[in-house]
Amino acid sequence: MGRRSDHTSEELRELLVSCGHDLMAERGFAKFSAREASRRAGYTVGTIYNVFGGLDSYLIAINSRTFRRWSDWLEAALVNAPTDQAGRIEALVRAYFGFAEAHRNAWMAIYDHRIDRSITIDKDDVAARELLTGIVDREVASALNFGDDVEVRRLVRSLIATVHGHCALWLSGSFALLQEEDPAGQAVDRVLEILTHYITPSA
Amino acid sequence: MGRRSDHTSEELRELLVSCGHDLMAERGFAKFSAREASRRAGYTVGTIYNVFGGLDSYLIAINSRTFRRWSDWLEAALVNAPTDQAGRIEALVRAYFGFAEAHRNAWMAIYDHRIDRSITIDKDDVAARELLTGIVDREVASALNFGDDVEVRRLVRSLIATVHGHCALWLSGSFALLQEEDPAGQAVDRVLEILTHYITPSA
DNA sequence: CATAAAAATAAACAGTGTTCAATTAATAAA
DNA sequence: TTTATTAATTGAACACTGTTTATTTTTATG
Repeated sequence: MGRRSDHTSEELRELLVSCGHDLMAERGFAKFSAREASRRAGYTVGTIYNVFGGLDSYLIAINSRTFRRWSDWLEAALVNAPTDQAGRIEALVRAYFGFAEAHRNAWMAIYDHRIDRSITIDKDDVAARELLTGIVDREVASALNFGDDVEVRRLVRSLIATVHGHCALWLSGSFALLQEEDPAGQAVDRVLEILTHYITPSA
Repeated sequence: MGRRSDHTSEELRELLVSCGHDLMAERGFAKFSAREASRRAGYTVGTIYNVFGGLDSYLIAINSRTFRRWSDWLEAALVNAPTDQAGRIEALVRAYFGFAEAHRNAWMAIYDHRIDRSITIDKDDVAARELLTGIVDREVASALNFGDDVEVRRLVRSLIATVHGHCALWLSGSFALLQEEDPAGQAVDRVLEILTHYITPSA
């Protein structure tokens, strides 16, 4: 075959990412196969290399989809969150965990895929990742009665790392959190403990 | 060939773990190959399956070696640590990071290897992992003027998760900590902030 | 020495990522 | 409309994996 009219270039990209994402969700990163993903899309592996240029870019695109869904999930959870500051932060952290648990394989794949510093990441893919940190920036700045300044952003990244650590060790079934029943609760407690050191009275 | 007299069963095990660990350190988990590891040891893949029973057990053995070296590294760092509580905790956290940075690939392999809950982990391998948490248990209990009770142990695992999150995101070059210059310092700050909520005056 | 047991291998299998020449389909030109 | 051109898709090849199994080789035992 050659150029086919059943999919535009945009549709094909979407189709491949969709099939790849589904495969990642059901198999996990270690057992993911680009060959199998393309097979499911009705194409051969070569097409992935044509469309994405290489396996890394394909995986990045798949993970970007996960990032966007994650952000959507957080925003959806915040709609029904309590209005007090601590309650809202707790809702945010629990939603962070909730998404990861509901999409284990896809979520872990984000961190399983190690990207060589040499390769440059697409603008859209960077944006998908910044969407997530942006939400936390906004919420934490609001909880602290602070503007979105550089100090808050630095703290936020550290808080994300804090929550990430709990979530990652939990889902990977690591030694450290094996007997912990409520890792999300622990993460919430730690985050709130940290935040007490930065809270300023509301104006 | 058959049973060879150049290595006892114990020596062979050690040799394979040693070569595997070296290979892991230089290639990282994604590019690790059991075939190559056995080749370097002067044997064929089958031998790994004979000695360890399967790839998972081999990888666990390799990671256990990393755990033991990590514990040694921490103990060594604590020898020269300040004697004040905060200083000692800071030394511990920085040593945690220091080992991970100095042995990136081996350190990350610990978390890259996902172990199915169905397989049972050897007693020695569990011990290697508990060595590490034991050190932190001891240090935190001491810093809090607490005995090594169940509440401290729970908090310690959460603190480990906190530090782990910073370390993992940093070494994986993740979006969240890309522009952070001193992730270890951030982890130290968070841990100390958390600990202020648990400190009781010394007797 | 002969034999049984254990250890190591070689070979086979099914799969992988990656590259590239060949083929096919759509488009533009004649 | 027919032809030439260009772009998309494939298929085949390559060098690897992990895993299993029958076979060989070595050692120790009777």
